[in-house]
Amino acid sequence: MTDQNSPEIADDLPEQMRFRRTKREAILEAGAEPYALTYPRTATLAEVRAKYPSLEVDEQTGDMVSVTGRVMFVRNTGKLCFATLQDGDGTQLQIMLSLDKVGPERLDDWKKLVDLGDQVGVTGEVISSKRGELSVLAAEWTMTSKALRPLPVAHKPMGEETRVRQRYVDLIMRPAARDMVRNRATAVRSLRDSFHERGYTEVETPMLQLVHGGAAARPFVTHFNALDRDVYLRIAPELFLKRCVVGGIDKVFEINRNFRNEGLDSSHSPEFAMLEFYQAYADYNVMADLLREVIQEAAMAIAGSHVVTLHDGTEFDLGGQWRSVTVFGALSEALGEEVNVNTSYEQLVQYAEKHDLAVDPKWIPGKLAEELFEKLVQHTLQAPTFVRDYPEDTSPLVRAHRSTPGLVEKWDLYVRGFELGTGYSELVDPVIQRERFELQAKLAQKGDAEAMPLDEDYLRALEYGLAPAGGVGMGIDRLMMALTGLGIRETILFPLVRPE
RNA sequence: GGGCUGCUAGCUCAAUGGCAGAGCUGCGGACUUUUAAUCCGUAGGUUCAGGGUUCGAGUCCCUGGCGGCCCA
Repeated sequence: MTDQNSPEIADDLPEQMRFRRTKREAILEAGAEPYALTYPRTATLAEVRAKYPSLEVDEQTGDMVSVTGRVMFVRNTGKLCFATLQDGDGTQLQIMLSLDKVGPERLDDWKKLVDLGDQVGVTGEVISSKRGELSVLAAEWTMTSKALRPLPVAHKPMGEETRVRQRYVDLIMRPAARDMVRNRATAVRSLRDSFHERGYTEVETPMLQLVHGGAAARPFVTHFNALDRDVYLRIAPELFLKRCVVGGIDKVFEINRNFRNEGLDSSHSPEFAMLEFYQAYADYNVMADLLREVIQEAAMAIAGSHVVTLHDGTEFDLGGQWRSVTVFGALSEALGEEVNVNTSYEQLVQYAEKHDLAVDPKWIPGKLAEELFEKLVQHTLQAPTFVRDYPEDTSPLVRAHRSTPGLVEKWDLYVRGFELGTGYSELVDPVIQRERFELQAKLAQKGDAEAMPLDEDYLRALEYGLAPAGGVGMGIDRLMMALTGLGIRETILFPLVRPE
């Protein structure tokens, strides 16, 4: 601590950061390394815990191990020091450093140089303390990575914003943050396994697209220098996956990122992971069953049950068959009046006014019906529910309903009041598809920024013949919300946030 | 987009318009069985930024930045 005024140590830093830099320099001046090349670890903290589940109080094993971890708590006494190390998986284990084992110099170094948050390696005997705590009694310790910033206080919850902006700190401090990362990995792996078991092929389709399509959303635009033209970040992979089915990849899926140039807040992320899958000779009924199965398998993978425990401790049942309602059936029930796809626009406007829904004059009748549904019914759909049979004019890529004119064979899956996924019987007739695109072009001309542009190459593909097919899209982030009860920002490791 | 609201020490938070504080963290010391160790001592501030009102602003007003909640 003698070189506190060393010119290398900026004096405008907060006091605690200056001290930590000073300690780093002290380690270097002593000829040691504050950032070790490596440490010859022989066991993780979890492995030590697993191997010695129940030592007696004050027991010695005679077994030497080398462990590593981040210092989370320190309890130093005069000649015997305790610290709690934490491993990457969150497992904690106590280490002890005694004067008679490490000697006066290294014990003194420990007390002078080690801060909360530092990473260390410790070699010593596995013992239990006089209070029965499983411990490694150090014969040697090594600084493996000196932390120059202090950790937040462990006993007060971090601010939400700091957690999002500095997720690495959140991961150190909060088991739930680590659980989310691993649960998400488990769920995604489960999805891949589910599809591979069913004979599906995973593909990767373009993220940079000359024509964007497959969803109603505003795209991000970027510039491709080699072509000297703007290209789009994809809003959905749908049209490319259907090209795959044209080519004979009869069961195809993709798990990848989509980008939508919309609002930025705690419930919307401009980039989000999406699962889409398509199956030849399937319809929307088959696809609904399949989506239910793969979600239930994901729940089983992370919770060991179709009943998942949400972060607030409540249980949520994803098991069994799921309820199915129709858009207009559920809307009629909520209104107390019979409405259907033939209900006039004027009548729908009256219902909207009656229920305090502000009508955007740009809305087409089908859109108005959907908005009414979202206002009146959506929040009531807590248990998993397939909402079926949407108006044709809002669904340009979906096949007409097999029995009811004006409707299409599309469902949305609602869970806990939000939309988790959507599935269709796909529109495969290239002539009707061209008409639908032309209708979208008219909407775009009227100023609908979300209208779909006409995709000639996609139509060309359809003209070679797309087998009858069902398709499904589901947001991975939303799946994690459904499985954990957390908000979307908690499900994304590094959500985009406004610059500090 | 509209309304409400927050931003103060490393972290979590206090402070009628009148000396900017606490706990933990940090630093110095004591302690060979601690578990958020304890005990003694001590340091740490551009109160988000800029402007205004006032004898005096963390506090009141205006503009901007970054959040949160509610509404559309």
